Amino acid sequence: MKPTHLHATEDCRAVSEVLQRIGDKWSLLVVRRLGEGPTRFNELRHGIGGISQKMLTTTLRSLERDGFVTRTVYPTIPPRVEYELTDLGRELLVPVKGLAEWALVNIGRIHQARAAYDGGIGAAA
Amino acid sequence: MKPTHLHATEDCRAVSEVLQRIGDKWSLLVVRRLGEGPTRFNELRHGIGGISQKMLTTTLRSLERDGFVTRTVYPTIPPRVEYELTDLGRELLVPVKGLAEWALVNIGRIHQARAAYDGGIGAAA
DNA sequence: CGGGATCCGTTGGGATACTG
DNA sequence: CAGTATCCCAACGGATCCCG
Repeated sequence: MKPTHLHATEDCRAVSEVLQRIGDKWSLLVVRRLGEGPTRFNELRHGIGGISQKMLTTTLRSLERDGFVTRTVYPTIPPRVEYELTDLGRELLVPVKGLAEWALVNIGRIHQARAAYDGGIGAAA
Repeated sequence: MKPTHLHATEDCRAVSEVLQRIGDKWSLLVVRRLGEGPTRFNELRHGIGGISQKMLTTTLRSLERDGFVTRTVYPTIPPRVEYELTDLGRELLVPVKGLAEWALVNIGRIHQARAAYDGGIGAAA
């Protein structure tokens, strides 16, 4: 399969769909953290920092629904729930890391462009 | 620079920031279309399809602000405005294409997982 | 401990009307 | 043609309370 073209609009919709899925506020942070191994709920919560319980639950449910993570409940007292990446989740990390490297290298350029743009707006007034 | 670790939380925030930026509903579609060459406003509008005028303007302004596209106004009657990718914008397309390929290959798996999850919910009731 | 339910402010995004 | 301005609704996301 040669991706020589991959220019069709429908294709791009699929990409856009995936991007919006993992491009929300927390998914990527959660996936990255889970990349280090199985993790419990509050472990995730504190490991990420700044995420509310509701959003962590929502994010995990979505990731589970899309087959990126598994949820394992140990019916002990108190309950213990562990989240872990599936194969799909781990595979996702590969292209994401490519984008991650790019982002790290170029985030400065983006911020510069942004500052220049905002400054230009002010100067124009 | 060996990206051996790239595991710091701050790093991931940068990635998350870029991802949310291009992960919105239209940015990627616009960038992809602009990858084919300089394009006028309504040309983009019809070429993408489904995007409102407001969102196209908003998306283009954001992309311009972040240095991904340039906006060129030809002061003719009627006015003619062309949008074009910057070097930064073209470079962005590289890692994005990696993710794009992954998405195209695996979107089916995601949809399957989703259907299975939703079905399981219903069956559990 | 790991959530579910609810309330509420913020943001995203579409439709429409108007302008240079 | 290429926007801007406005309205309005839906989704996102945080805070809080409650429950097994």
